[in-house]
Amino acid sequence: MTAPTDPAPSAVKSRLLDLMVALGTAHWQDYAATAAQHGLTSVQARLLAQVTAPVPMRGLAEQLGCDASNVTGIVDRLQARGLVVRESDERDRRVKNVVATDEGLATIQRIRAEMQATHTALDALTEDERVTLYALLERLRPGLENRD
Amino acid sequence: MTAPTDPAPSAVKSRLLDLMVALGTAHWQDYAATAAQHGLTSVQARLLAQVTAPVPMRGLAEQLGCDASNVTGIVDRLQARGLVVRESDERDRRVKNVVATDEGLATIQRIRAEMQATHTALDALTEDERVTLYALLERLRPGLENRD
DNA sequence: TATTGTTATACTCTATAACTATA
DNA sequence: TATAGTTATAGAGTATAACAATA
Repeated sequence: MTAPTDPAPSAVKSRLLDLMVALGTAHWQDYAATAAQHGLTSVQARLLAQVTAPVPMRGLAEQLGCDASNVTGIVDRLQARGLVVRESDERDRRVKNVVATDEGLATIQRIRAEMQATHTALDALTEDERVTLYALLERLRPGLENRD
Repeated sequence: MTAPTDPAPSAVKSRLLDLMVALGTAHWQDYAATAAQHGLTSVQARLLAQVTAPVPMRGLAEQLGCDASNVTGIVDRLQARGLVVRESDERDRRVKNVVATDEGLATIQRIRAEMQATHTALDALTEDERVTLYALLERLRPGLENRD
């Protein structure tokens, strides 16, 4: 679509793929380690980051890419620690909306600020380079996020 | 270090961080989903990708960033499926080296080739853009991979 | 009937601690 | 004594299947 079909796949593309896997793993470990400093698993942190506004359990399952039955336990544990609350939906009484408490919101922000490895990595670039990187990554987004 | 300390953190850096979290998650899900098509968990796939040459159990634990006791089970399951084998080290009989079988090697290559979302995303860039992206990501690597 | 959330079950990953066999 | 690998254990994430309440 973007170029005449290449019989031999681009060497750059191949190496870029490896680099993305490596950096993706490192970045993910930074995320998990930072969340762990707050006693959270990476999935708990991800869910918490998605409930700055109320979200139904079902919606959380989609956003997390897991089965709805798992969300029950994850929310249970976050709720037991006072980081989120369940609210019954008034228009559809089957639905329960999850929303972060003030402490939950504060925790999300701290985790974001304390991802040391990621911050250090980004500090290695100039502001202009960050702008360039941002633009390139934004172009990757549609292909990467369209999941079946 | 790279610039006079910024009292207000760069807005670009902040948005870049969010974008990296989003893309990192999407990319990771692509990896996990592709591995799942071969009946492997993401950790099993990662381990498999690291044993193209023999690696001691202990070394695998470090590379995976988990406790050594976990590696036993992961290798057990891969070995039961004929994807890796354990080899006793001749110089130090305490050590067991893990190495992929031919089927294991083929599986790694297939997973790499079948990461559809990632390939689609990279196809959205021109070759020149890929070169630029590669150079920028390579600069992120040192900060991101230096973990304590 | 279909959907939302939950429960029950089984498997995998995870860390901690204790064990064995080597060094 | 120190190290490599294993085992035992407990907690968490995961999918599947079945269920109650509601639409």
